[in-house]
Amino acid sequence: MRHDELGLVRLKRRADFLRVARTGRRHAAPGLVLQVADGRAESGRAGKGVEASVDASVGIGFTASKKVGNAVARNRVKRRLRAAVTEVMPKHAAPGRDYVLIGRKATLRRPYADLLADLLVALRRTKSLAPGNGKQATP
RNA sequence: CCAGACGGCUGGACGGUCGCCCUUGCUUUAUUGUGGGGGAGGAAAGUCCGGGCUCCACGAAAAAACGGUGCCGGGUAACGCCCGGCGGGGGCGACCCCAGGGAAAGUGCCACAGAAAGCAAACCGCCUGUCUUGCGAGGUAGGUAAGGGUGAAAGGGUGCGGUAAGAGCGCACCGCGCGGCUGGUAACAGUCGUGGCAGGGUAAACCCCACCGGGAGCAAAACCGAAUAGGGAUGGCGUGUCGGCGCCGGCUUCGGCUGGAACCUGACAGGCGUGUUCGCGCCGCCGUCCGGGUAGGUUGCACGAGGCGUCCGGCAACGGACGUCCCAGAUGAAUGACCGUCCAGCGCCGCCAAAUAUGGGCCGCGGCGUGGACAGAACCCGGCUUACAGGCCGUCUGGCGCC
RNA sequence: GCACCCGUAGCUCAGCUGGAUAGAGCGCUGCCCUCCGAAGGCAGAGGUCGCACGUUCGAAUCGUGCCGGGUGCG
Repeated sequence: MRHDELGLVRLKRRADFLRVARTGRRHAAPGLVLQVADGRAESGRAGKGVEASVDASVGIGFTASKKVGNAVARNRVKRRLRAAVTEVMPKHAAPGRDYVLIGRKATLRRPYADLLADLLVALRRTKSLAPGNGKQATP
């Protein structure tokens, strides 16, 4: 995976999403829904042998159901969420956890600044803000 | 200028910050770093047809069944697609629409109404003969289908002749059937003769005829291949009884008898679970190897019925020759996120000219706001269908005005 | 990627094969019954038959194309 310096790893397996949905905490913001699960998924780890950075990495998954709209709308929702994640998560997300972001209908038209704020609020409400940078919220 | 018909093209532009996928040069232990190049559509959609490709089946079959197609000719790899024509219908017109084979092979159906709904017949009628008669009419034997009425549809239509009344009974025109001739590759059209009307509609009812179709689908298919469970082979360890081979001890008439321990081998037992019974199922532990094969990965996978240009043939669809180009390859699925400026468009406000006032409006100018349709490749092509803010171009038709 | 199914009253469904009246139950409204309510009885309202085009004298029904919802297989 390319995200090594950021510590971000994409979740790609259905089992990972199900694990986060079953065991995790969730918070619904106007622009998105965040689910957090403690611990990293087995299949998402960056290789079995590598040991040091495993626990510090952050798993990220995106979901947009058919309720959001057609394929164009779903893809656009996931792209906006991905852009928001690369901006926020490396600095503010607690490491060693899996996060799943669920797109909503409002994600499509919500202003980008509000979307970033939604993500920070969701992190705080799920007690997943990184301890060091918790205070300095929006950049 | 207005209204309309048809065909085609396009479907935001530029810049900044941060990113994604593929490919390639150099570099690196390393897809680590860095530079170059490329990166959605006309419908990528719906999945309605036709192919390529792969596997399965098979006799290069054929037939049945089932499904589909259905005027003629051409195009094409093929098609249910396209082009040209024919016939029918609509429109003043440009033009548009049509599942458009067969109803004299057979079966079914045609409600209600009506006498009768398909072999023809006759309810009210009309006419003739005859009988009765109270002179109004009625009965009866026939002729008839013009008129009435019902219906979506009543066994050609209109007119004239004709007749007791009528009737293709006769004639003219129209329609229809049959036969010939002419034109056309053909569908078909025209024309001549003839028949005297026979054959109602429905095949998007069954059906008949002609033609087409083997099945599945890139999650096809090929290769590599963990972990776990299970399968096979093999080695070691392991419970009881009995038999067998060999070993040891005792006795011996040397033929045997008897006792013992471990191991090999065969058979049976046994144990556990379930069940009322019959019965059924399972049989241990460790190691090595093998095959099938899952997750996962690689290939398939992008040079193709390919794009563009010129010329030639053809009314056209399209075909041919030459030149030139390489043009997406993702897989929780890349091709973007955010911001600024502009350009169309839309809305509001303001300005403006003639001899004046009031009101309204077009073009133009200025300001502010708003603001970019439908939609995302998933093996690949050819079509069809559906969605689509707007903008542009060409050809043509009708109307108005001017020269 | 395939293979199918269903859209009819507010809800659940019949009617479609085989064409001609659009129906049933629950619900709703009014009246009766009761001191009041429930139950019961009587009466009534309520329908683009998903949409469009076509075939037919006639379409909920037949044909074609769309729209929406759902199911199964790999």
